[in-house]
Amino acid sequence: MEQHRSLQELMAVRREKLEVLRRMRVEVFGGRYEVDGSVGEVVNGFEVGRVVRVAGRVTAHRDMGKSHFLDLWDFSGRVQVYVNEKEVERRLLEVLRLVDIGDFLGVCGEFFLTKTGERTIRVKEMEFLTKAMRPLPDKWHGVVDVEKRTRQRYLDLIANERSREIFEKRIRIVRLVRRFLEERGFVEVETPMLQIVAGGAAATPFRTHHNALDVDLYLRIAPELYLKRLLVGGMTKIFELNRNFRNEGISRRHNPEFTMLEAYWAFADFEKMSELVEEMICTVAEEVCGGLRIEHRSEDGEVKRVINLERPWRRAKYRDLVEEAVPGWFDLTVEERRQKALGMGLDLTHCQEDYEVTQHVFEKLVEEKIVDPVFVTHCPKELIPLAKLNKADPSTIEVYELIANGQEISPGYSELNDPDLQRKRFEEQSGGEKQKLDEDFLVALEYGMPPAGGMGLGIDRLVMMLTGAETIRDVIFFPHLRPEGQ
RNA sequence: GGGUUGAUAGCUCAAUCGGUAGAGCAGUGCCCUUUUAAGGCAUUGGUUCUGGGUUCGAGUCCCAGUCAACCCA
Repeated sequence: MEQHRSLQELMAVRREKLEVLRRMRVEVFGGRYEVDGSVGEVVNGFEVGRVVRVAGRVTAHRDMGKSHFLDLWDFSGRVQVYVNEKEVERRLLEVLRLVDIGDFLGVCGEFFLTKTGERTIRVKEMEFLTKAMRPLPDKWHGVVDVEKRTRQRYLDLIANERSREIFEKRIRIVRLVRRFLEERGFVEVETPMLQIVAGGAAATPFRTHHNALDVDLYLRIAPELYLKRLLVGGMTKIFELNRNFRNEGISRRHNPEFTMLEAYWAFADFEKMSELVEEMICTVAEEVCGGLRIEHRSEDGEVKRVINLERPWRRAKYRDLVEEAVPGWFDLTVEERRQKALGMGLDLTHCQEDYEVTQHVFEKLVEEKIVDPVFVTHCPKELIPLAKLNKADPSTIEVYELIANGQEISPGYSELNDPDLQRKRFEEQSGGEKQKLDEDFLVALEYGMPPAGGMGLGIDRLVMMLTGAETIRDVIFFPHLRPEGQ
């Protein structure tokens, strides 16, 4: 990469300017600079004649000979600054000649309106704050290359407005989710990321080792079993919003580390949790998207999908949805179901059990086709060992699976708190395999965990739904890519 | 893991049948006192992802590899 001569030449030009600036005793990589706020804040406080101090990256330089217009930019916005040769000291002009696009400047001056009505700062003083040694991407086309946009996210953020908007929304969504729960009396807690037994979900964990204790540890695949211990400990409304890790494939919807909200509410049940999540998502959507009709647009601005979040959201039984997609499905024998699924072109190589075949049909023919949110209830008990059985139909469990935008967004359970039944369900799930049980968790249950509702919410997927991002890597600052080989 | 497609200047993209690798922006020099994708004139810049092969000649064809995207598992 460093061998490209033309890049080296561009960098050499900047390095030379750096040397000239140093000879002029300019502190090129400056320090503290008092500003009146971010660029966006300062420009929003516009008032003709007001003297302001602001700092930012130079993203454009329109040189008119005796007058110059520069754009100063940061994540919050851009502001135009104006330098008139007659109005400033010669030294400032000498420094200005050495400013490249990409450099950081601090300026002080008075606000005025240009002929075309643009709010502009008439520069009196200017301070060099940082020189960019490398050229920035094209000011108009930005960075398009997907690989570059993720490996060098900072360039993507500088160059691409759409990307900035998505991450701005993500930041607001996370803040609003926290605020929503806190306003309802939930407290945020932190539980181990390094776990002796990776429990709370069925997934392959990342493995690591603690040297001092000489024990193998796993990065958590879910915080569930620790949060429940806190219910045992007397906490009644808790949540954790942080990263989970799963050592599995990377896809449009999967990143090895992803952000998950889990909340537990003592003496509630899955239905109460479904109402909570429904209200939470609507509250967030109204604030972030300005309404409950979420429009997903393609690059050229065309609406390609609308998600309607108007309440109440549909609630439907798992069995009915499968039956809707494949009439007569449950009248077939186990073998007939397998044949039928194969006949529909589904790959069943990873489906051993009958319920897995049905689940595969559910994922492909129901889940992926759902756009507006649906709470799927009465799921088969084999899918989730941590939820209470349905009293009226013990082959199903007291859960909801919230599906929207073609993917699972949030599960919620009436949490199983019978320690003997919990042990049995764990053992059934491991299916004879020597999967380790979290015995400490079972001990905690034996001390008594209050009945409770619990829910999870995939934050990355929520952000995808509310921003219309097509892939998870567009909503994670630094998604995982294979390192570039050398 | 399998299939398909892609990788050309700092960035965004061209290059017809295998025949001198080009443009815009950025950069450099000059002109210009309200521009905003500023403008005008001139100009620099290339290991065409890497390594082999075919050929008089390869960005283009073949083989292997790297990375990525999409689809499938």
